[in-house]
Amino acid sequence: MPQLSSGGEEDLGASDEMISFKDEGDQEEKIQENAFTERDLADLKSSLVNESEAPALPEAIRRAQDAHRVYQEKLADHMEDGLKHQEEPMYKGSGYSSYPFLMLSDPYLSNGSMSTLSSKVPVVQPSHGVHPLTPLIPYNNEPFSHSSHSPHLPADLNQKQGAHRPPQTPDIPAFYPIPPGGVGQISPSMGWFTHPLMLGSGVHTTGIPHPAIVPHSGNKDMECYDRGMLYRKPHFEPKREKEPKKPTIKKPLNAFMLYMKEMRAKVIAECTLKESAAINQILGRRWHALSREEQAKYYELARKERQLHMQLYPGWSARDNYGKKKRRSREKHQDSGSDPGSPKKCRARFGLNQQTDWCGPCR
DNA sequence: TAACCTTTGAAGAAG
DNA sequence: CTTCTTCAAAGGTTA
Repeated sequence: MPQLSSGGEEDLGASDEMISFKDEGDQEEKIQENAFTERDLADLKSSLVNESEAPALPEAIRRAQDAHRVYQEKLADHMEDGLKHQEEPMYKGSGYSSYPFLMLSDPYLSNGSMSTLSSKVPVVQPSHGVHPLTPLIPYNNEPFSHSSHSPHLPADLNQKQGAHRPPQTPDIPAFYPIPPGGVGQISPSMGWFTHPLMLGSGVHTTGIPHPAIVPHSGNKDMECYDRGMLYRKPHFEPKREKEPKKPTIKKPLNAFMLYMKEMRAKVIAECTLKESAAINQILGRRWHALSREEQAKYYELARKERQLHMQLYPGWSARDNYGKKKRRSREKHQDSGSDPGSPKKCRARFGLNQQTDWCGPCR
């Protein structure tokens, strides 16, 4: 449970670790350097179009366009208010400064014109497949094309989610599974919801890519979804026809994960580190150094993520993904006699402070 | 090649 | 209710 609601304060403050960062501006530049250029966007769009160039636009997508337009209008209203409240420094100049997806051309609009909001939000385009909520999030990139030829629900998803879902309303059609309350309830912060172009991660039951959905892992063939951008391994398509992959609906990211997404690049740049384990340690420290207000923003984002996730996948449970990762470490711990638990717990138990060898800027 | 490492938080299971 | 476990991201490292 997010701690922000309980006025109780143990970790959130961590004021003794308060660190001021003087290079917020640099960060912006770095983000911009990594930014998604218009050319990239155009290429991306065209590639998507090409891949989905069925003679007639799939019905689901056409209907999605309409739904999306409606949603954008609602979103515009909401965002006008929302953005006014987001002038805190943290969001300024960071990837959070706005929701970059708003700047992207709407892939659902046949003319590729900017969405309704695009002119309102001066935003740096994130890199390919960036999470609009957390603009440094690279999504797994499933070409939008899949929506064209796989508009049908993955069997398991269909059964799971469709069973108890009310019939879709005409104006909110096959964009995503429609939550009982309709699209209007979905928080605008769930920007990725609006922008499959940026995601490419997974294809939702409607055939629209969704960041929370990734093809079943454990198969390197699918790595193109995960890390690569918009490419597909040559042998992938036939395999797919042969045996459709079951997409995995990922857990929504928690506050810290969202924070990591955003700050990782910054830490990497500052510390010239690449190893994620080290980066994450730094990020963990910085997380504790954040003020309550700063953390609260991430908790709020995470809460919205969970909210939307629940709306999109009502039947989904975190347990669904249990066992999909093979773990060896736990066995190691168990073998070692007494199970120390997670490293965090282990350090807590023995009063260890792992962060001892930090380079200056990385503290 | 796949798991590990490392972080925090959420959720589910177990006691 | 409390405690424990697993997964979420990421990418270099290791077995």
